[in-house]
Amino acid sequence: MLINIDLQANEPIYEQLKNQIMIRIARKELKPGDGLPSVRRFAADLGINLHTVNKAYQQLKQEGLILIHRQKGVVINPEIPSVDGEYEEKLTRSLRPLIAESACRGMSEAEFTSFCRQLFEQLTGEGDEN
Amino acid sequence: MLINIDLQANEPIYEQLKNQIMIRIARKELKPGDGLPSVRRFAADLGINLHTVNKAYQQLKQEGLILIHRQKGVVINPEIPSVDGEYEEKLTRSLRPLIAESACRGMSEAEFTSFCRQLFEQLTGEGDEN
Amino acid sequence: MLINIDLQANEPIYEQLKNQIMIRIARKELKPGDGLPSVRRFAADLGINLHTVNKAYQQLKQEGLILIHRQKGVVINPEIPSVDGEYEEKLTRSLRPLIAESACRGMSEAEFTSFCRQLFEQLTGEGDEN
Amino acid sequence: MLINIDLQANEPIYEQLKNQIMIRIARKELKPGDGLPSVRRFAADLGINLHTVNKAYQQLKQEGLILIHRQKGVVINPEIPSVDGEYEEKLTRSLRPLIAESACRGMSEAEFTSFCRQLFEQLTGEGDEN
DNA sequence: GTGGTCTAGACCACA
DNA sequence: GTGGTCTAGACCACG
Repeated sequence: MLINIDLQANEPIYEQLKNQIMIRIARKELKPGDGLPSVRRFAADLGINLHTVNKAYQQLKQEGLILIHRQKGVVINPEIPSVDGEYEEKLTRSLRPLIAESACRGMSEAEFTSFCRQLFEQLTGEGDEN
Repeated sequence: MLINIDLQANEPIYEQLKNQIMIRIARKELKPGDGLPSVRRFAADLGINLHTVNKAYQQLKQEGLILIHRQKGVVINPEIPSVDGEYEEKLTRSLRPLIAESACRGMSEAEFTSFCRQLFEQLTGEGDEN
Repeated sequence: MLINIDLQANEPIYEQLKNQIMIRIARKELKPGDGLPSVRRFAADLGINLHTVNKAYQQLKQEGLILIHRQKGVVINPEIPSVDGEYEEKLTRSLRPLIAESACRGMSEAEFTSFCRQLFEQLTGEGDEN
Repeated sequence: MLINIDLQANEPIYEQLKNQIMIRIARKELKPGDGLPSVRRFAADLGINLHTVNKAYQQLKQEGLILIHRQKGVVINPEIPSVDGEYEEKLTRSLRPLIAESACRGMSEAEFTSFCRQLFEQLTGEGDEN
C-alpha cells in the first residue's frame, strides 16, 4: 500500500487518502475482496491520526467502494455499485466547471476529450505492471 | 447576469460565482471586453457579502480571465491566456480522482469521454437555451 | 430547544440528539425553515462536545431533515424528502426484530398496532400545545 | 436452523442471532420445548466465535425466551413471560424514534400502523414460506 | 486488536 | 462567528 500523503496540500488528507485508494482500485492494484489496513495500522504507517483514516474509510464505505467487515476488517467491495443517476449528477457537477474553464482558455472539445482519454489510459491501462 | 447562488451547497459561494462566470464566458454570453458589475453592485444584487464577490473577482483576475481597472471597472479579458503547463497540471489534479472513481464504478474510457463530450457541447453549444 | 441528554444511557449521545430533534419536528415544535443552534452553541448549552453535536447534524443533513446553510446556519429542511423504498427497507430492518420479540411474548397483531397507534398519537397529536 | 449471518452489517452478530431466533419462535418454527444447538456446535456451524453465540444465548435467557440446562442443553422456554411494564417501556424507547422519523417524512398514522400490520403478518403468518 | 464513540483543543476557510 | 478539518488521547462494545 504505497500511499503518498502531502500534509501541506490544500486537499484534505482524508480526501487524498480516498482518492489514492480509488486510483488503486481503478488500476486493479487493489482487487475486489482485497483487504485494507486497519484504521490504527494505516494511521501509524502514514503518520496521521486514526480519525482521519476513519473518515476516509467511512466515506468510501458509504459510496459502496469498501466494506467494513466485522472479522476480516476492511475489504474492497466485491460488488462495487455501478454508475447510477445520482453519480452522474455528482460527476456533472464536478466536471462542468472544469470544462467551462478549459473552454474559456480555448481548449476545443476534441482537445478536452483527448486529454481525458490520456488520463484514463494512464490510470487504468498498463495494469499488468503489478 | 442571471446568476444562481445556492447558499445550502457545499461549494463555497465565491466558487459558485467564479464557475458561473466562467460558464458564461465559455458559452459566449460574456464576450471579451464585456463589463461585469462592480463588487458592491454585484454583492447587493446577489444578496451576498461584498468580500465574497471580491474573492471571486480576485481569483478570476489572477487566472487571467478578467481585468480589474481602477476606473473602467471589471471587464472580461480580451486576451484570455491559453492553456499552459501549469493549467494542465491543475486540470489533471482535478480530473484524476473523477476518472478514478468512474473507472471503479465500471465506466469505460469511451463512456467517460462521451460523457465529457456531451457536457462540453451542452456548455458551449446552443448557448441560448439557458 | 429543550433537549434532555442522558450521559449514562447506552444510546450514543449523538443518537439521542438526532432522535429528540426528529421528535420535535414530528411534533411540529420545529417547523420547516426554523433555525437550530450552531454546533458550538448547542454543545455549550448541552454540556457536550462540539463534535458530538456535529455528528448528529451531519447525519440529519444526510437524511435530508436539515440543511446546513452558509449564512443562516442550520435550518429544518423546508422540503423533507418523503418515504421512499430505501427508507422503507431501513424501517423494516428496525421494526422486524421488535415485532418478532413482541410476538414471542404473546402480543397479537391488534395489540401491537394499537400500541403503535397510541405512540404515534402521543408523538404527533395534541400538536397545538405550542 | 437456517440462520443467515451478515458479517458486513452494522448490527452486531449476536444481535442478528438473537433476532433470527426470536423470529423463528414468533413464526412457530421453533416451539416451546424445542432444543437449540450447543454453544460450541452453533458457533462451528455458523463459523463465528463461541463467545458471540454465548452472548446471544445469555441475553435470550435473561429475557426469558430460552432456558439453559446444564445437562439437557438449551431449549425454548415453554412458558415465555408475557408482556410486562418493563418490556413496554423498552419497546416504547425503540419505537418512538422510528415513529418520529416516519412522521417527519410524511407518513400518516394509518400508513405506519398498516406498515406494521403487514410486517407482523409476514412474520407470523404463512410460516412455511421461508 | 478492531471499529465506534466521546472529549478537548487547535487551525483554517468562509462569509 | 460559522462549519470543516486535524490531532491526541481515552473508554467501550465486539469478536
